[in-house]
Amino acid sequence: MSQTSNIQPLIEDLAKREQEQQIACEDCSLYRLCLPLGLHRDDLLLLDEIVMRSGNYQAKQSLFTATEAFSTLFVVRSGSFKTMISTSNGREQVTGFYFPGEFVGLEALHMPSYQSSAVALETSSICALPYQKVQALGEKLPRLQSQLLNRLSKELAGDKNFMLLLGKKTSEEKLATYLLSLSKRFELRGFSAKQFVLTMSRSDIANHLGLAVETISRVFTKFQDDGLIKTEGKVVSLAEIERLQALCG
Amino acid sequence: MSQTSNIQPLIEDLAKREQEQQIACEDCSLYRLCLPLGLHRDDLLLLDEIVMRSGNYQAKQSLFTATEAFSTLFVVRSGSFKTMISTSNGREQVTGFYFPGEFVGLEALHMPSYQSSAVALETSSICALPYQKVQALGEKLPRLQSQLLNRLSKELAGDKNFMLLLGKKTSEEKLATYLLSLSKRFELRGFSAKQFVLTMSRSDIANHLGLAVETISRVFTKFQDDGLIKTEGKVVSLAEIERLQALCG
DNA sequence: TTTTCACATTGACATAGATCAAGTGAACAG
DNA sequence: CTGTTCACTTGATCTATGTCAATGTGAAAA
Repeated sequence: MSQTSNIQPLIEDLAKREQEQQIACEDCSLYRLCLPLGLHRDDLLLLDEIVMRSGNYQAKQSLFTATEAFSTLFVVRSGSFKTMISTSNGREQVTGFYFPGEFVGLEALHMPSYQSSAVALETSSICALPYQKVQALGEKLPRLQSQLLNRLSKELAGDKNFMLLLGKKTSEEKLATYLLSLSKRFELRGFSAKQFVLTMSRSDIANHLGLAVETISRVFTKFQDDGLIKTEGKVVSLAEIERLQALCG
Repeated sequence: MSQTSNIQPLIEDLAKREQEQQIACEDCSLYRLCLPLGLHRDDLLLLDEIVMRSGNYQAKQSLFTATEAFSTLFVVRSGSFKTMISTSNGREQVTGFYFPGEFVGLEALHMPSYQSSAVALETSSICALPYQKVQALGEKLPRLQSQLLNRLSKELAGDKNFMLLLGKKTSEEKLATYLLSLSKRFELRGFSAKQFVLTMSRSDIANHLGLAVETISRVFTKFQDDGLIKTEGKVVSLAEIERLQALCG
């Protein structure tokens, strides 16, 4: 009896969360950032039908792995993810970080398997789009395809830019560029451009930027000593965005 | 009179070349590699109508520049191109090389301007697809859109892999990976996988792989000393593909 | 043919960033 | 509360690759 009453609020909470997850695309706060933009109301309802709003992922939980058969596109709903690929001898490269409204797994849609793996960086949730259904719907809604094309193209452009960073920038330029890129993405999502939480570890950042953890740590301290940023563990404040921009190369 | 007879064969040659350039998609030798794959015969004719088979580009001639307004997708018909992006302070990164049947400029289709620039590496020709027309046609032919999506996704996957190269591989692993990647692409085009011409300069290769020209030069000599490859200027022969593969990391 | 010029190679030396090693502090299990 | 662990920082050293300088080479120009 007392046990039942203890559990009751938890059940209600769960139901409420469940309900929140069932929110329709047209009501989703990510509307502006996610796929639907450019779709008509009727189209949206169709899209809505194929979207599976999946449960939560805990930190370090895998969304998909490199060898797994590709079937589903994912959009981050809340939280964040990282993607990685590996050499045959086990070295890994963090290929990207993904925030709410961003697609994960786009590079796989022409292949039988995801080639990279994706892992949650914190408690996160996603929308899953079975790609077969997306394709079928795409036959009816050319706008949906166009939107997908735009998404892919945008990610491609980002990656080309990232090649410039990996190939030609110094450690300081790399970190400055990275922090400002995060800043812009948070701002776009309605968060502060000046202060945010790094949900990824220093070593994830280092790996992504093609540097050693120690180097990242040193550059963080240098930036702090120079008054460019302030860090308190995972929280970063950008004190002088303009000077940071000048540092990007 | 004698002048006329001298010019006559040239005119005929030109006409013939002109005609070759007008070859329809369905008869093009790149059919298998290019966009049309998966399109029906009727669809092909529609696609054919919007394709502009453009004249030749000489080595070093620009296909588009970073600031130029985006309007057209390009497919290499013959020859080869490189694409580059630059930092504000003028450093450049070669982001890719493009061979017959490959799309150039996909990363721009969501933007007002090409963000990168493309330059011919040798005498080359292209098919130009005005993107507005592609979009319009895409409304009627969902398969066309799907094909484009596949193209983009493929390039994206390639770029993610390239991040692994830039971020985590040694100079030797980089060059070995690069040579084998070229080899596969040439083989796919019906050329020898073992012997081919490097249409790009050593310094283009170095830049692309995030290395100095001198390093590339040294690794080439090392590979040659080790009996892995033979080079004669721009011509490379891969003598021991398996050992090269083992070197890729 | 000779000249030229961009490209390529080779050697000597410099350095950004990696690696190794040690220490700190916060989170977490027992 | 205490020990263990993991993420992060800091310092000392090492090294892969960059930079600088000189020389070689082959194709186009003269």
